[in-house]
Amino acid sequence: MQVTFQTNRSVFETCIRIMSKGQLTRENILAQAAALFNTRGYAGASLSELMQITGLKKGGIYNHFHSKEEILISAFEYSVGTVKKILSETIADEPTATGKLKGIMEFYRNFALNPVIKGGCPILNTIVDSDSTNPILQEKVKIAVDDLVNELVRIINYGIRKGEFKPGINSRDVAIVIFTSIEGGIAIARSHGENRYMDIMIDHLIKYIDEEIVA
Amino acid sequence: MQVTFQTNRSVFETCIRIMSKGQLTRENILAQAAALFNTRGYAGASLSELMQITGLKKGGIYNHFHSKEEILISAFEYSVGTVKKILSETIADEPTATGKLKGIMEFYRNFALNPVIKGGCPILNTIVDSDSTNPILQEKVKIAVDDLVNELVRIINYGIRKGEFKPGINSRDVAIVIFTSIEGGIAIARSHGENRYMDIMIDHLIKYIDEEIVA
DNA sequence: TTAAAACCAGACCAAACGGTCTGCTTAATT
DNA sequence: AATTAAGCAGACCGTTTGGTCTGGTTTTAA
Repeated sequence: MQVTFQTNRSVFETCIRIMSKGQLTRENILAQAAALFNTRGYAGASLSELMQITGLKKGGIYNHFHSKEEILISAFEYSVGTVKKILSETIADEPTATGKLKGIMEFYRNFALNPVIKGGCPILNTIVDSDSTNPILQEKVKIAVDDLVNELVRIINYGIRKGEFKPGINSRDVAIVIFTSIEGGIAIARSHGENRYMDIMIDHLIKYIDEEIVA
Repeated sequence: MQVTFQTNRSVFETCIRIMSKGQLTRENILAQAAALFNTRGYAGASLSELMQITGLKKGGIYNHFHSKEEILISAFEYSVGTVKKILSETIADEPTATGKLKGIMEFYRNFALNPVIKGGCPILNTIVDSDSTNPILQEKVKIAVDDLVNELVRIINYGIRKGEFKPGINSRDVAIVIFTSIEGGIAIARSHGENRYMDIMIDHLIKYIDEEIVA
């Protein structure tokens, strides 16, 4: 069996046997659309370009989705799911809360210029892109932010429970500071195309964790 | 003389006597376009909508600009100029470096949900919007970031010289941390439509300044 | 006041947009 | 192997896009 389109190999190989042809092309559309919307934005991305990069024609795409907006929503969920999956895999083996936090720091250190989804951070991009234009997506991105913040909260609470972190800290506030700083770092680093800015931000966060969070 | 279109009153009143009619409408186009592009993005904003909000027809707009992209570039410079002007006015009366820094903090505290230009921070939005799509604008936004960072650097260096701040700090790194954190805060606060997130970030920065920067 | 220049409305254009639908082809089911 | 269902190509549609140009109107300068 020959596969002409390109996609994430590992995902592909694990799915090839349990997915039908239709499900496979659907996944391919999502993978390409995720990158497309993440680089061009919703309005800036056209179906004709999606047709090009997927190798499909209109009929092929609209057989799986009803509208461009439906592709957008699904692609965003695909993007967030992919990022979250890789992120949790990255820190899964870290036994300590400190290790997990620093694992996240190192994950995001290269994220700005080498993002999981081409075009940058899908959350940041979607915040800006959907702002005042797409309430549905705005709700989705809100949930995505909360999910990642809550993940941080869980780690921090775990650290407090284990005695790694100071007992008095507000775990939610700390989580928000960390996540927000990372997103800002991604933005500025991408604006210059230099990872230097992200390094400064990540190093600052590590210092912050060591001095303010770790007991 | 009757003025049908709306714009910044103070700017308007200072300009009304020294500007010709053409220059006045040009300024009006820029003010409206700045808000429009800042909310919808370049691709998401159409000339027809710009025509509506300016009250002009195609001929009226294209008499002052040659293309949509030219409007975009000029509108971005208008936006950045306006923000920088108001920001510098805000901190002009602060005599100390600490006062200036904290003045900037308070300026940005309400900036996320009550931005100078409707739609959020034009720099952040343009970073995302122009990313991988508009090299010219990308260069402009780079300069805008550098300008604001350099402004912070000057203040910090001034603080060091005056003995307000610790002499050992890297003023550029500190400036980048501050600016980047603010931009991140704007993004996350806008994603939720709650200033709470910005408050957390600003309070964190103030604490950071007091503990790490102030001598 | 008059001539020149600037300003702007509005018709017009080709191209691209998102979306629909018919019918052929391929894959899945029995 | 046969039948059904799913997948997909490609023509087609109305609408909107950014952009041009002509001609009339209003400012501005002389």
